[in-house]
Amino acid sequence: MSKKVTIYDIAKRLHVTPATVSYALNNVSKVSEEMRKKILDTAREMGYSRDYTAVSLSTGKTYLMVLFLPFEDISKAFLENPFYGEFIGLFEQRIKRKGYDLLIQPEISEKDLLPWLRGRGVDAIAILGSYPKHYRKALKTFGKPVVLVDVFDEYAEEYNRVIISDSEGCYNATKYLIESGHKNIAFVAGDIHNSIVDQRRYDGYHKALEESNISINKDFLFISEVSFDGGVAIASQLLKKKDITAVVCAADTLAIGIVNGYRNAGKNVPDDLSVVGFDDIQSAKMIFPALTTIKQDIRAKAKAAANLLIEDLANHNIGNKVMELSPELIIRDSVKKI
Amino acid sequence: MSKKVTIYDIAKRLHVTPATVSYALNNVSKVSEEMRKKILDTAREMGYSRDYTAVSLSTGKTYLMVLFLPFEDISKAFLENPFYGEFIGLFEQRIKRKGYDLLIQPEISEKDLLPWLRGRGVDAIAILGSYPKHYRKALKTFGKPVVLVDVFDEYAEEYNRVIISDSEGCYNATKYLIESGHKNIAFVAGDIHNSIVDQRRYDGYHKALEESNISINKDFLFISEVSFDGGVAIASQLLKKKDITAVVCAADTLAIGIVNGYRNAGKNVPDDLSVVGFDDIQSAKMIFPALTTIKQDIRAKAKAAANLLIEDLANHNIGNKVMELSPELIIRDSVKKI
DNA sequence: CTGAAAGCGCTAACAT
DNA sequence: ATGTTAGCGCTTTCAG
Repeated sequence: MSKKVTIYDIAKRLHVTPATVSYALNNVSKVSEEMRKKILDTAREMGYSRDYTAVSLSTGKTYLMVLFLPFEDISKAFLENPFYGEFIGLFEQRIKRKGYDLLIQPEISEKDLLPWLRGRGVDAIAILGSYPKHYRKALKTFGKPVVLVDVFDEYAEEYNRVIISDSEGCYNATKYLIESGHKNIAFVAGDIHNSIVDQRRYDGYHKALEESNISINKDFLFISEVSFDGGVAIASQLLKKKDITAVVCAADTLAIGIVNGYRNAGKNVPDDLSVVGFDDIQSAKMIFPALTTIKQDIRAKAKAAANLLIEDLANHNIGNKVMELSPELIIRDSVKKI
Repeated sequence: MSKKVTIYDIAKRLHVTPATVSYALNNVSKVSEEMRKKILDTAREMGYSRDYTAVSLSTGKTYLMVLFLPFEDISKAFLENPFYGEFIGLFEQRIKRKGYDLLIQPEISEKDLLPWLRGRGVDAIAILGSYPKHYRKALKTFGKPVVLVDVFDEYAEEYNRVIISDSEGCYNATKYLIESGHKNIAFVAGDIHNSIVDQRRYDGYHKALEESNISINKDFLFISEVSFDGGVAIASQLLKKKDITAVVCAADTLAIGIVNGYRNAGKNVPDDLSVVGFDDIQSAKMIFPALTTIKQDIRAKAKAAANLLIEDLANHNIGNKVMELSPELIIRDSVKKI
């Protein structure tokens, strides 16, 4: 590791003081254009690179942001939600433009959170998917900008949030099914009562039926573990209710499980059942029939999250704005007109 | 942000000097057990958290590792290889145990790489998937431990590597096909000539055929863009060669495309064609028929990569060990005994 | 076993 | 427009 070159080295070479070099490097309007240029040139020439660590110690800014993923085991987060990867990439890209680097963290325990935050001195915090109760206090006392993505929590309003309009998504999906001639439409989701997301999705479904004067049949609501296997289990229940012709699922994995369950039973989607999913995971277009589903605009989501943080940082402020994004219905082959 | 508590505060309270506190905190055997305990207690009590920034400036260690992903746009990396997310999670988990945090970075340009490395002062570097030519010089002069994962490059030998035995994977797949009664077995991959990975996979296929005294038919080798669409395109070529009864694919996406291509043509897997993939992506078990494929042990991969780095760090050494991991054949429903 | 003091690289008053 | 100087929080010789 060749000896590190510091602003002192540059200063000495140019017979000026380190302060002047620092000013030049930071574009502080205190140094002549001529001097600045000379400094910048020799800096490059000498292979100087600014030491973030020293800057941080001096200014308190680390140019580090952290992204907390749900689960203590991050890899589970990626398996559960294939979007996380895409989100990370897009988010990183945005903050890098402003000079920030991205730290990835799993969920941290109560006793470790604040020490970690302070120890690392991150400038801003993004939280994806779940906002553990115990984070609240630590975040509050840490006092830096926060953005919560896809979280609905009683205290979420204290910070910036970006969410998608779940109800709008399911509303559109259900509407599409109705327009395709379906009346007996089931809804399957995780836990309507404990998951606010599932609740919001259910609301959209409910609203669409109501608007079309289709009575809500409580027997058409199915609760299941949100997974492929959960979906195949639901399929067998669905098969018993002959009058159901379509189903809207709160997740693609569920929908794909149902498609497989039907096939295993010698039935078929969309002839025996029309299904629409939610998420547009990668598999959605790979299965047969390709899944009609609701797609989130991850790009917009990542952009919104990054901007909220960057804005707060610029204004030395801890904001609590909300950005609600609209999802889009992707029509493929799993719905049949009847 | 409540005032930060430093070792000075602790020292003052206990009427000792900051140095003593530092020793106690670092388990340097220079302070009495009694004193150490008292210090640790009051540290906890006062809500002290060690400032990494200051430690770094003083010691040169940042406790930061960086993981470079292929592509300038990270999100593409995740789409192309669904394993990356899992790898990141597992890798992070491992290094965290040793106190390291993980920085995620896309591919960086030549002129920015070294400055970034130096500026951030990362302690170690992991590179996933692709090792751009221009990284070599920067890494060399930066002089910290490096591990290359899944890279085959002419200079790769300079650093630690973890790779999977591609040839073994395809050898097993081909062998399995042969044991199932197939003789006319095709191979489809990206670019046999430019991608070393594809080359290695081809070698395994080749070796299995050879061992069973099945002559290699050059017409049975298909080159395609590695994607779902590439797969469906290959399907139509495959359909023209009536004698082919099975195919081994260098990637699941390719395999899944072929399955769909066959279905679109009114044909069917595995009755008209047996197929085995490579990767075991999430969709592999969701499609119909569920895909028989070769699965990499991501957990082992991440663990190996992390350990190589941690070991080097402990020994103040820049290693160049190789870890070659064996993949596993996952038998599902896309191969038929004939 | 503990204290004093220098130093890591940079910034930011304050002075000139 | 440039120089001086005092930190930022911690580690680490070197003394005692």
